[in-house]
Amino acid sequence: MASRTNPAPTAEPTDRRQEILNAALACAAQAGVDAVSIDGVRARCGASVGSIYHHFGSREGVVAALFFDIFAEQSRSVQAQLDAAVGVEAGVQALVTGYLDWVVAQPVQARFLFQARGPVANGPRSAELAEAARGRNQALLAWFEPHRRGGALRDLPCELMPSLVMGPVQSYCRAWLSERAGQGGLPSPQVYRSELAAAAWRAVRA
Amino acid sequence: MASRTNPAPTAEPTDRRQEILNAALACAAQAGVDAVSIDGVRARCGASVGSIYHHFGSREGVVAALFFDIFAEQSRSVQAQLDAAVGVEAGVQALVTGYLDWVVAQPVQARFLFQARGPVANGPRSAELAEAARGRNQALLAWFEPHRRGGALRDLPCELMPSLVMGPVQSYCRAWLSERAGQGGLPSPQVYRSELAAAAWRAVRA
Amino acid sequence: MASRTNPAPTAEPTDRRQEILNAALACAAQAGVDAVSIDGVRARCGASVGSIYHHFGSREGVVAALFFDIFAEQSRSVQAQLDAAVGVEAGVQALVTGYLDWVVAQPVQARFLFQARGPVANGPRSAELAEAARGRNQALLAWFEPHRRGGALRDLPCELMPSLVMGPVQSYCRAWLSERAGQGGLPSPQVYRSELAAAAWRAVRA
Amino acid sequence: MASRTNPAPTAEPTDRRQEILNAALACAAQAGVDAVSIDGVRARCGASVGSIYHHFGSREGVVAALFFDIFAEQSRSVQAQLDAAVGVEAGVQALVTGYLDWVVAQPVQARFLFQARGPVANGPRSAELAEAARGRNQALLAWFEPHRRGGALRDLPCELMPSLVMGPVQSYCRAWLSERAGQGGLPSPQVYRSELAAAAWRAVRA
DNA sequence: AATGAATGAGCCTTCATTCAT
DNA sequence: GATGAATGAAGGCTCATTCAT
Repeated sequence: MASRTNPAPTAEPTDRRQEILNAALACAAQAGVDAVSIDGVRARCGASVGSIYHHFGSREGVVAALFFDIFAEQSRSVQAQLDAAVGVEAGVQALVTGYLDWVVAQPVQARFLFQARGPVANGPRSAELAEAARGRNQALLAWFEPHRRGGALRDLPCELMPSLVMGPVQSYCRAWLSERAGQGGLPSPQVYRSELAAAAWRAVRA
Repeated sequence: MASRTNPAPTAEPTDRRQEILNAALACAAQAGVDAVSIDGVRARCGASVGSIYHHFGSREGVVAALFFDIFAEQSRSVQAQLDAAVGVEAGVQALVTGYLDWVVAQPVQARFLFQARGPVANGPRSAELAEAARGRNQALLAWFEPHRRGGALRDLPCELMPSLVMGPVQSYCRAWLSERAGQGGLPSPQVYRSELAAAAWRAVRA
Repeated sequence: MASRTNPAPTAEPTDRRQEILNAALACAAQAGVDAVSIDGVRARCGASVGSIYHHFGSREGVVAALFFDIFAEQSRSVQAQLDAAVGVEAGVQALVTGYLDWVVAQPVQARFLFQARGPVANGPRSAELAEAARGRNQALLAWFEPHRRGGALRDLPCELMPSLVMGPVQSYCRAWLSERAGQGGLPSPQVYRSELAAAAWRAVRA
Repeated sequence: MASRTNPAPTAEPTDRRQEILNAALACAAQAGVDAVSIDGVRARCGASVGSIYHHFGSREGVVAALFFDIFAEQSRSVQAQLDAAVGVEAGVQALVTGYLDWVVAQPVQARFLFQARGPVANGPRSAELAEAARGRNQALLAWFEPHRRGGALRDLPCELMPSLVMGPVQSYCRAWLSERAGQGGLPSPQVYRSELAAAAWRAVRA
């Protein structure tokens, strides 16, 4: 929708689309996904109501676009660690630490992903979300498959794998993120980085 | 707020309070927690706007009351299986299967619990929620403690225990519940009941 | 919805419902039915947005309620002249003059009826409108029937009767009303009162 | 505004102007004149927003242009039957049947004419509309004049003539058109073609 | 002639909440 | 305990229109 080739040498380098998404994320960070309102977004970036609708079609469209952008970025981040890993054990651990490191590095985005999944899943782009999630799981399983066949991994139902590997780390990260600037809250996931990685390996090794 | 010792001289045995909560749950089941509105509730049960406010004080009050009711019921359900378990391993597995069985038996309530946690945690009863969650975790840890000291359990940080034990089953149940009456969806958690229980044990045994 | 028994001895005797309808008519008179907006109505009577919705459910609801009120009043007005008429010829003429007199006496309402019919007919109360229109036609035909059988009226298809009797007077009144405070406009229908009445009789007499 | 002598070196033979008007008519046919929006038109034909403004200047301009086009076409159609008629009676009847035949042949356009008259009459081209209407009436009266002077026609006020002659057929056609693809609706005007023509003659003959 | 991004006023509607009865 | 009329802030969305390219 919006294309711009090297637009201004001075100030506004980012295009409207991205400005709007940034503003939406800022709204969500402050008061939750439900607080992402057209007017709130409009107030943060300079965009007009009409411009937001021109680019995203609806409030839902803004949230969904942001969700998919962040989702993809997170996937890339995890994939990078996975690609760098050598061996089964390191691979399994990379999935955990790749996820954990990204959450710690981008807590705002991570919180948004948790919060926005429901709304997106129930919205008009639910099929797209299902497809993206399926794709990610397939990639994970495809990576596992040779090792499982080679006997390095326990023979578990493939529907269970994601939950067994990622369940604990997601559970902990979710709890950590859900605390509002906690004083007496949970320690950073970084503290348990190796424990969580090790637990994932124990869960699936032969 | 509402107590009734003389249940009604005439017909209706159920009290208003419960009718309202039932209606609220029905609203949430249909379109998510955010769709629980005073007017939506009013339309489902016969209660008037004023009556709802009389009993619960606010919309948030309705959601929170429902949340705590369900939360307590779920805790009771899990506790019952835990109480019946003999030995460490059986105990750990009871936590998983107790949770899993309740989710399968009460999927509507389970979905509500997932959805409403955020709103309740950010509302005026957040302290109460934190306390309830802490209490449940403490109970779990207290149950574990003697076995850990006895060497039957791995020496893990206690902040991690809940995620290691319950993370996978919660992850799977959440995924299962989030599918809207799926045709090609995930199998019932029951299918993986013993796998999930066994995995929990592997995660924490010495 | 709104009941009020002898509320105030001094000023506001009319209830909210009627105040809202009056305001809506005033809006329509000034700038057409399409200009009946919730906010315009709210500004004219003191009612709040919520109050309007409480009574009428939607903007469409306000317009429809006003339409049906005026429609009924017009029917009553015509019926009164018809009841007073003696003989076939006088009856046919009473239909025309009854209508014409009402239009001249209530031009604002008459204009509204012309303008709002389309929207109401395409809205959710279209069935009700069809029924009301059918009822009025049936009443007219039922009144004609004995005279037609008695040979005083030409044997015409009953679907055509309303158009033959009322078509000309409606056509003229519509043209007259559609002129905005005309200087060089059409003369008042009153000028052609007897001509139009006579024409109606010529159109259907045996 | 748009003239084209060199219709296009490549493919598309129809010009933009007409495509836009066709799209506008389609919008109106589906949901009424008020539903003719720039964006709706844009979505139907391929034209861009700017292109529509280039050709018609405003939304009102599109509606008005379409109205005058159709109005002129209808006039031509009626005039053709009138020209072919021989004698007073045939002439009067030709006015009715010419109108009726056109409505039946072009119901979509006819409905648009009924719906759009108000908006156009209140818009910036109202004078033009008044002139067109006056012109048509003058033509009709001019055609009548010699016959009236010759005593073949009743001596009626000329303001009344259009309503007396065309009122019934317009009334019936309007009612017929306003039914949405009716199942139990009114019969086609064709069914009463000769009745309506005869009635018009009875209304004005000496 | 054409394009489409941007604008912002204006609209309808929902909703939590209050309060007199 | 219960009722429902009234309130008004807030939100989503449509739409005609402008303008730089």
